[in-house]
Amino acid sequence: MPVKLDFQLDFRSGVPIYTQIAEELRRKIASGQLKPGDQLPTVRELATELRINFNTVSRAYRVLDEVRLISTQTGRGTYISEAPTEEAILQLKQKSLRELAQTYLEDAARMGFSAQEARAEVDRLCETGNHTGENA
Amino acid sequence: MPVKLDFQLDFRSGVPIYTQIAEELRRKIASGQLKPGDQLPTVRELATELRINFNTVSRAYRVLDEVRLISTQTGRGTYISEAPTEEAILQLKQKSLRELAQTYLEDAARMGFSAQEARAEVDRLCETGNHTGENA
DNA sequence: TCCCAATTTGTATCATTGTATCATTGTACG
DNA sequence: CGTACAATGATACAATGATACAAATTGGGA
Repeated sequence: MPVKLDFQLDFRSGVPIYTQIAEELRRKIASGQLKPGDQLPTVRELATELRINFNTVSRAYRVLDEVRLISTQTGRGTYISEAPTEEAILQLKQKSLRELAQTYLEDAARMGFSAQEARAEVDRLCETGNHTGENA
Repeated sequence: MPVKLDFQLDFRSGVPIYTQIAEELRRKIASGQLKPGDQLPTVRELATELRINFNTVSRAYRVLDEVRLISTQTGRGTYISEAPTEEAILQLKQKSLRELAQTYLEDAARMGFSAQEARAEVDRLCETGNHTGENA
């Protein structure tokens, strides 16, 4: 069940509502009132409570999602992010580029591709610039 | 008994969960880790393991069922299709190789390497013939 | 062996949740 | 005034979840 968020908006301050919401959540996360894994109210719930449009809440959530403080997932809800995802990055960093490349060639080989084919595929991707992961 | 499928979901990637599951299965089929006749976990088993709703697994299975890669039958279970056409396999493999290469470049990028550096490393390995996997 | 009820398995339908797109409002600036 | 822009709202939509259902299997008991 989502955590309870009670805070007030100041409609006259000139500070955008979505900013006020984002800042308030930031404070609660920083202070530990909100912990990793906690589920935030749905955009509609919080919007109703604050008597605003749920798109405004959605925008506030998006701001925090972009800096990885929370994680929003369509159909699932919004959650405080788990402790820094540095772990995965650390694991990656512990591997050398050589090992990474080796693993790639091995995986390709398991699928029946020759090293040359695997190499050609990397070439192709490098040239089309399709490696930047803009699908994420 | 159903085969064991162990893989991770990325809830933050923006890629729908059902797509992630379908793609992962595609890879395993392409690489031969899953063979014709193999029984996949039931929608509920896999859903429990991945901590998602079984309808999401069902949707992933449906995607693959529609292209005849697997066969789902109410009351019986889900199985890898017998003898998919060579053409289908070829397409699968091409797609999988591209994804594999893309993942490699992305991982390398996260480690701070440019696409060109990653490409060069593959070239080096190809030339020294060090890709045969003696490092395990 | 046969029957039937319980169980297991996937499916259909709808509710829930966040997102994308565009319209509306308000305000600053010329 | 009128334009331009940001903030907010309305609406339609995609992904996921909850629930009830249908089809196949299973296992006793007659």
